[in-house]
Amino acid sequence: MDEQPRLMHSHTGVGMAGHPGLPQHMQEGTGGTDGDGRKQDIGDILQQIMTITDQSLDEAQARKHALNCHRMKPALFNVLCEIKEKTVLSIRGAQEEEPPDPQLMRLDNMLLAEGVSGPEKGGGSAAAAAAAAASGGVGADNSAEHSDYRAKLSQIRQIYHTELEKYEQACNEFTTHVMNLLREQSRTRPISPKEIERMVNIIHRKFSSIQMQLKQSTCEAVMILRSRFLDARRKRRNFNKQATEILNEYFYSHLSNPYPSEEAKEELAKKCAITVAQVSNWFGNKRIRYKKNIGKFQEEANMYAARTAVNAANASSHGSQANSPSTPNSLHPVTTVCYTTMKTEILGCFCKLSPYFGGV
DNA sequence: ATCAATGATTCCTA
DNA sequence: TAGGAATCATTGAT
Repeated sequence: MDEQPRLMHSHTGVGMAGHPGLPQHMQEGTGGTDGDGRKQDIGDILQQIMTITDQSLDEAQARKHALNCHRMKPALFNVLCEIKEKTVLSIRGAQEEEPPDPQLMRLDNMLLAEGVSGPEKGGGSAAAAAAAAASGGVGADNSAEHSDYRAKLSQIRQIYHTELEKYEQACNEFTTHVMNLLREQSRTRPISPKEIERMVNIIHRKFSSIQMQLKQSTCEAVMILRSRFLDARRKRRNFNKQATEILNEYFYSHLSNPYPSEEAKEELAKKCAITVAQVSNWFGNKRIRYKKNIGKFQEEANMYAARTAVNAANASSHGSQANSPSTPNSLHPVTTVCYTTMKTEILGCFCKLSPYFGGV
């Protein structure tokens, strides 16, 4: 079994200076009687090879054995390998150095980024954290979903690695099998180690496409998991009472112009422990819903106006009496509410009209 | 089970 | 690109 490679290797590196395609030892002394004898030998062998298929199975078997034992066999074998190498294989050679598949690289990168391939790092906690941040930033509320995400990702990771192991095992088994087969074949056919190596590469490429499918489906599974996790945004939580109050307070105290600036939004977001986007959503919803049904919100408006008035009164009684024209603090609370609401509305009118007055 | 409230999303416009 | 409008999807009270 291992005899053949040794036979073939025993002649590698033999000079080709004389006759292209013939190893040096077959070209030495071609002018002498010894050379003629070798030529005769080669002719005999070739003749025997050419006619081997015309013979019965037993005869052919015997002839093959005889040929294998022939003293010129290794040299002839080398020549055939070299010729084959020069013709068929050199044509294929050009196509072999393929650049790494960009699609495969993308898949690899993604699997690495999601924590599926590569070292275990808490089941892609970075991706989960990013998704959690995108889903509203209320970290504690998401911990259950977070761990669920991690558990599912770890499941995917496990399946991926199991499949990958199976794939590698199958690839190795098949490669070994083919290599053995080719080595066996190389006793009777001109198959060089280079060609075996090439065949191994072809097998690896074929298996690599299977591997790519595995990676593809793993990526899809991760994407689905991720999108489901991100869709948890839809499973909204109502803002807590305090946050709603802060937002309402701002809204009703700026009723004339309920459009917080970017800084104000950031401030509100910080106070309410929500994101700026959520603040924007809230104001968007509030404005449109208030506008659609002012009557319904009147009570709420009054309540917050009263609260603002009380706050203002408290503030002014604490030393800033000069802040005129604040709400007169001697008025009855109900009157105060009306006063504050009116003031807000009037100021709102001024704000709307301000472009016509050159800014008020 | 039903329904109003409400946060999020999508599409459109200025 | 921010905001308006319509709509979706979920929550929570009944």
